[in-house]
Amino acid sequence: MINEKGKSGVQKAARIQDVARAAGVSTATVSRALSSPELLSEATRKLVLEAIRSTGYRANKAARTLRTQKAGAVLVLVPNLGNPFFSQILASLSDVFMGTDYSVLIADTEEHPPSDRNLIDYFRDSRIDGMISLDGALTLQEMRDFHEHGVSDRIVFACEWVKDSEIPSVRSDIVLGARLAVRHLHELGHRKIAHVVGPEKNVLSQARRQGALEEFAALELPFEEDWLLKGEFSLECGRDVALQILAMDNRPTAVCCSSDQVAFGLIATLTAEGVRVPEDISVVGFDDIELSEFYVPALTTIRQNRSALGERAASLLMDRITPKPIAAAAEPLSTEALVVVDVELVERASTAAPRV
Amino acid sequence: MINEKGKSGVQKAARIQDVARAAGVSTATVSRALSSPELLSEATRKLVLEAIRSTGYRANKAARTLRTQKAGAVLVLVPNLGNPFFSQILASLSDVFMGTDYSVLIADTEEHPPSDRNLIDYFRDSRIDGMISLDGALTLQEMRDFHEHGVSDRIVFACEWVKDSEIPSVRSDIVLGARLAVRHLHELGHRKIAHVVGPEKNVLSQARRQGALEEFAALELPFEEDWLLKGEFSLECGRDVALQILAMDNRPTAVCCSSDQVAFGLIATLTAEGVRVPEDISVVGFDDIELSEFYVPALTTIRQNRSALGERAASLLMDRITPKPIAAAAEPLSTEALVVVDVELVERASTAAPRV
DNA sequence: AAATTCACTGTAAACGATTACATACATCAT
DNA sequence: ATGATGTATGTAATCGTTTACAGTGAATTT
Repeated sequence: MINEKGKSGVQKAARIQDVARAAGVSTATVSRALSSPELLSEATRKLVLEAIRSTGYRANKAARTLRTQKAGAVLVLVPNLGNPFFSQILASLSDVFMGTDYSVLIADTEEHPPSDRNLIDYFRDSRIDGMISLDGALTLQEMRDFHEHGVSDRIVFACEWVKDSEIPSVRSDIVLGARLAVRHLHELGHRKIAHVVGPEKNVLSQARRQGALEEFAALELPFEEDWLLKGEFSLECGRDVALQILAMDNRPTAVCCSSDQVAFGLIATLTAEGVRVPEDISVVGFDDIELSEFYVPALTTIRQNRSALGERAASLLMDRITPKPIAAAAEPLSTEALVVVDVELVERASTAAPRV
Repeated sequence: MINEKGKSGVQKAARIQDVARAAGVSTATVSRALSSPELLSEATRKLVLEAIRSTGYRANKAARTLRTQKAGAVLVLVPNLGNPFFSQILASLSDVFMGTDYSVLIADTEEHPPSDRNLIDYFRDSRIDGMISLDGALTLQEMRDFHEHGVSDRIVFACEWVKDSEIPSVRSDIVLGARLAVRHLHELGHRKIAHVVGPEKNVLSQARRQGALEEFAALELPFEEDWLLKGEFSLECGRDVALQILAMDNRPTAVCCSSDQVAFGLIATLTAEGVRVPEDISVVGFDDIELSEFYVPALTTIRQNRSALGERAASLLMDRITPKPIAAAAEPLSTEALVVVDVELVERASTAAPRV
């Protein structure tokens, strides 16, 4: 019988003491049966395991955390949960941790900036063992806090990152992505190429801008400052950019966007105003979220390998926060501090040769 | 000085004992300064608060959880984190909990079905105090487990729900939504209306089907069994449905979809095959995710009030799991077990009168 | 003046695990 | 037979809080 439930109330959960009694051993032995079974004799181990089964015992996580000083949880910091790109990364992260002993906590930094929430406290009150930040907008103060409290080796960045920080990060080859986009448009015959970049201080914006400039230089295309449009990563930004472009005397024939969302906003607005994509203007996105394939027109975009980003980030973090056997303890932390994931151009229907 | 950090190592975090010593009081007093300050004299309270500040003390959550038997965390069960509809609900949920003492844990049921993961264990090992499930596909066994372990009053459903369960739920008025969609198309002059419903066992599918039938009956439209298309909620499903429709001899002039995603997949595929939306076929979505406004054509859809769903679910759960003053303890649990959130038709460009 | 009440504060026992250390017994070499 | 070594288990301290209970003066009542 698994449960000896009385008809009236809910029985209390079995504690390690109950299991010990049931098996006729000490609590130490029960604990060992779970954490280091190789220490026990075959017979005792079986006995204990059976007692665990029959009592329905489950180790209390709070007690374990208190004693071992390991929280068994990680925090994922997401700039905007509503954004499909991030939520899909989160999905991939959560998938990896599912198979482990770590729970996944989330915090959305959209409404409350990270500083609101004293990230460091998550570590200090032993709620988490590590953190993956998809948000590169952490303040210097926070970075300093992490350092001072000795948790900076329990953090990794994914997708975004903080410049000049030695905290490891997993990221797409953004510069290459930007170059591929420009190159593609150039090959189609475009010479008047606009660029939508995100917020000035965002590392991704900078990397993309750099990539674009590099490729312009390589192609010996003059770079038109007017066609560098500032915005961010949202649908609304795409709409605003469309309006700016529509108002131009000298319109570009193609636009590279900072995200697929921007591309959608852009295309929707252009189309509504009678400008056809790709016939009148070609548009390239960035990210390749699931929907891009099913947009009208299907979006040509730079694919970020979301599952790779998630998986690499998760394993990188776990590597760093799971206790090593003593032999390895002295070794330096994880090999690489920078993991760059490949991007690729996905050609679909939103780009075409410019009209002559 | 906040921290007395030595140059070499990381100082240990201050414990309550350290604060007590610094303030010259007992640990009980420190604890009270935080949890029930009204018990302390003005002077002592100030003293302790200052000591807390100067030591940088933060209460250890594991210890507190162990002692109080409250985890200070809730679990959100999401059917598919990559789906913008769910992730946006999650965003709204996380937003509400942000202001509280609860952390938010997530689990994606996409890859690992809930049964994989012994949900009940989250409760039993005191990792969580409550759960919000966006997934209505819980097994009977799980529901029974919840009951037997006395946690069924610490769970609420949002969006989806389990039929014939007395666990409270927050949901949109799905039946009405389905009726609004049909009514809208009927008013435009459509008589040949197809319906894409989700999986047969999904409660939402059933509710939508019911709504559609009700409205057909009210409008005295004959219901064509051929035009009830089975699928689920994904982009791919939309594509498949499009192919089915294209293969029909007697094509419907309008389609109600089970989600916006399905509508996108449908429209993209129809368009690619030269069938125009809305000129040849009108399409209505369901959900009104952010992107729908920026699709081409902008999607006519049934709006679910995502933030309301999230907020109501979060407060419903918190009501039930936060300890009441003794007076209220005997009262029955939260008033309503079923919160229905309004839906509304959002007319955009994917629907039009059928061609004559 | 003694008894009672009140407003604070302290003492110490939980909460439920893990694990350093001690112990017991069997095995083996000397 | 003795000591050494190893294997398997038990004892009890510990992690860092909260809180029931007890205590202490001062204020108030009788």
